[in-house]
Amino acid sequence: MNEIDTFFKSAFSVDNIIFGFDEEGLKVLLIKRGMIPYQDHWALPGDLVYPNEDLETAAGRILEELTGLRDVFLEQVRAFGSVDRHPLGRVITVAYYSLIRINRYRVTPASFARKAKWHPVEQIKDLAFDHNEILQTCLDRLRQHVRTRPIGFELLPQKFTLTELQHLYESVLDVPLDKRNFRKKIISTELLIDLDEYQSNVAHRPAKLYSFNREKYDKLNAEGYNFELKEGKPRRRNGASASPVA
Amino acid sequence: MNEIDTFFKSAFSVDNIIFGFDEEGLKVLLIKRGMIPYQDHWALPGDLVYPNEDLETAAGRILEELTGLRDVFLEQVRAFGSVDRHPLGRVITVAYYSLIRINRYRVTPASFARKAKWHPVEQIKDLAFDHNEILQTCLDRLRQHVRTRPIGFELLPQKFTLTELQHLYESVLDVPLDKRNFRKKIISTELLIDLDEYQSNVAHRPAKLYSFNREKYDKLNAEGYNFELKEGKPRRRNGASASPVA
DNA sequence: GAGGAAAGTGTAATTTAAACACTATTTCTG
DNA sequence: CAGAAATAGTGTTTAAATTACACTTTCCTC
Repeated sequence: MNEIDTFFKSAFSVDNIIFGFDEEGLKVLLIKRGMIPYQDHWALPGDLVYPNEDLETAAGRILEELTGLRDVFLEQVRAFGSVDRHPLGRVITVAYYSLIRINRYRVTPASFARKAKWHPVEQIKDLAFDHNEILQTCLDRLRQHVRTRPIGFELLPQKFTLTELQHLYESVLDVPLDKRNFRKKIISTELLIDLDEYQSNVAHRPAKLYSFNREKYDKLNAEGYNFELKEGKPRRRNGASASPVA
Repeated sequence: MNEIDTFFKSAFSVDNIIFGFDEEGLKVLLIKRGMIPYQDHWALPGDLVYPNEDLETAAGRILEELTGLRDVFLEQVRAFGSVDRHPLGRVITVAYYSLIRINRYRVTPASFARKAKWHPVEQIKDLAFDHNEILQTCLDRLRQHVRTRPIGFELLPQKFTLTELQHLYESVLDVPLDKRNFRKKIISTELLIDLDEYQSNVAHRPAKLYSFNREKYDKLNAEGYNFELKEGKPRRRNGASASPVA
């Protein structure tokens, strides 16, 4: 019998912060808990990690159980392990965030959830456990990532307009961006493919459609590339706190 | 009996990547393992987390056991939890990195280590477990942090010269920096206190000594401040891999 | 007092970011 | 079918930040 067998009982879980984006802005998929503790509270989808399951596999499983989606952007943020974070025992949880195209989402609430629903990020409060803290940490991380890597595309349909892309950045970063400067900057990365297609059935001049050039990005990336969006000073509003250091 | 009690046996540990810096460059404190598995291999200092211990507390404990130091810069990087990362059972480990002033280090190897020794970062290989991967991840994180927050000071003595500071950045980031531009940039942050003291007993013109103005930084930080070092393109050398996206 | 060693200092050229307003194209309505 | 409504799309000027670059100063040693 080794030191680990004899140590103590504990468990680990993963929680998955699933981000989506639509006309209304940035959203997070939450579940209404069907069991104690925190029955009937909104919570981040999560589960205990199976004995033979890697952490990332567990996070992917939760995502798939809930949305039916696979092969989605998924990244670890960090572990949360306060002694008293779970009322029933010592549970360390590892937080992941994922980015999905909200229109691909199918409602298939897993057994552990009574109900799953998209919530606008700025309206979320009073989550179960320490999930408010976890969400805030993941949101900060998403903001950091979105400025330094071209991951915003993960939240948009394959074909999108520059205005949609701009709204995405404005919504995630919570900053206003200048249309002309934004376009200049994005176009200058040469990471967009101009599809030479246009919107149809819109009551205004139709916008051009673009898609993200992943092959080119991967190539640049391998050579050591730095995608960065600089513009955007924090919006100063009510009591909303921005992350102190970018 | 609840779901956690009945789930399965597992354990969690923390590993602490302790960075130090001296004239020779960036170093990491490693221990020579005194027990199986990986007996006699160099490893990151770490330990199982006690039942009533927060993760960060555990990381601080390991640091103190090994160095005698408290109140040190310590930050979580992420969890590593591959199913087979530990040959004796399922152990998830949470990696922390800390920054210490190497000259404050006292050799007080904890019971779990036969021997502790500083290793220059670029010479480290063949560590126990998945510690090479953990180290690489933490090093990438340190490089990212050091560009965007004034944490470099944690590795230097209270009083330091601008040249020492420049060498620190060059060593951590593995880039050459221009002396005049570096000084301009650092001075322009107004985060250094000019002590109006000089080196003595050096065989050349003595350099001015500075210290870091933490009060001022904390104040700026509270207002939403962004410390950033831009200069420095990756050095292209042998096979050294830089993190692909900054 | 000459040589060695690192400290310290400024400017010009280039690049990047920021501010800013009008025209074009489509649908809808009357 | 003409005009209004709605959003797309487009360039220039100014300011700020970054880069490249070389010589003089000061202290110690021999």
